[in-house]
Amino acid sequence: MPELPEVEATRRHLASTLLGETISRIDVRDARLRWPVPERSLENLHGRRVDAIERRAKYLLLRTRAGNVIVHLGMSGSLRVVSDQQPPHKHDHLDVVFRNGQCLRLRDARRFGAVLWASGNPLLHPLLANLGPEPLDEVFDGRCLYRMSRKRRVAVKSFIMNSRTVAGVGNIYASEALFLARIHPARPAGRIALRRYDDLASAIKRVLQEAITQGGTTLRDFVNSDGRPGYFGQQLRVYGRLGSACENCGRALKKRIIDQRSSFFCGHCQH
DNA sequence: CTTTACGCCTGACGGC
DNA sequence: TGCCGTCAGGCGTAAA
Repeated sequence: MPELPEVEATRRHLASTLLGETISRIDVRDARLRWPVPERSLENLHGRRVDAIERRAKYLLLRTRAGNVIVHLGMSGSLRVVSDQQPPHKHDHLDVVFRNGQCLRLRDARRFGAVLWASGNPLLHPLLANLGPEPLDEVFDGRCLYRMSRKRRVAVKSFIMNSRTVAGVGNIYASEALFLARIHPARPAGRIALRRYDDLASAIKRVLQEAITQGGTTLRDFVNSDGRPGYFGQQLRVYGRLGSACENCGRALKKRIIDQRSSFFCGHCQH
C-alpha cells in the first residue's frame, strides 16, 4: 500500500534514472485499471523526452513536451525500472519503453491504480484541482487545520485523511500522527483547539519526513526485487500493533473502526 | 454544504 | 491438501 513516502521514494528513484531519457513506445498489456488506460493518448509520448517527474499528493506526474502522464499506485501498485528484455510478471500491466533499453514497468495486482493523460497542466486535472496543501509544504500548518475544521463534526482522523484538508495523508500515517500529537482519532474535528492542531500538523510532517528518509534507504527495492514498501523498514508506533504496549504508558494499544477504516491508538494517552 | 456507505480487486489468512 | 469466507485498503462517487 503505497502511502505518500513510498510515492516520493519512487519519484526520486525514477527521476534519478529516467530524467532526460527518450521514450520509444508504450506497451499496455491490460488497460483495465481504475479507469481504462488512455492508450491512444499515450501514443503522443513516442519519441518524447521525460522533462520532469513530480509528485502531487500520491499522484506521480511524468512531464513531456507532448503532454503529461498522471499515475496513481492505488493499493497495490508499484513502478520499477527494468531492462526491456525482462519478461513481464502476471500483474505487470503497462511498460514505458525507452530508447536506451530501460523499461518503466507498472505492476498492480488489485488494479485500484490509475494511468491518466493530461494534455495541459496536470495540476488542473479534475482529480488534482481540488486537493488541499501538500503536508510537507510550509503553507500547511496548524492554522490551516484549525480554520478548516470549525463546525465540522467528522472524526479528526477522517478529517486529516480527506484530501481537501491536506493531500496524501493515508490510513497508516494518520494513526501515527494522531498518536504523536496525543489526539484521539475519533474526536470531532471541530472540537480541537488551535494549539493541538499545531502539534498535529507538526506530527504529520514528522511521520512523513521520517518515512521518506527511511524509504530512501530501501530505494534499491524499487529496481529489481519485490519492491517492498519503505515503511516495512520503519518503526510504526501504533499502526497494526493492537495489544502491544504503548511506548509512553505501557498500556495495551487499541483498535477501532472509524469511518470504515482501522484505527490504532492508545486509549490512555490520546484524548 | 456535510456526512455516510459503497464498490472496485486480488492476495493472504483462518477454519474446516 | 483444497476450498471458501473474510478482510484489507485509496479514493471517487452516489446517496442521504
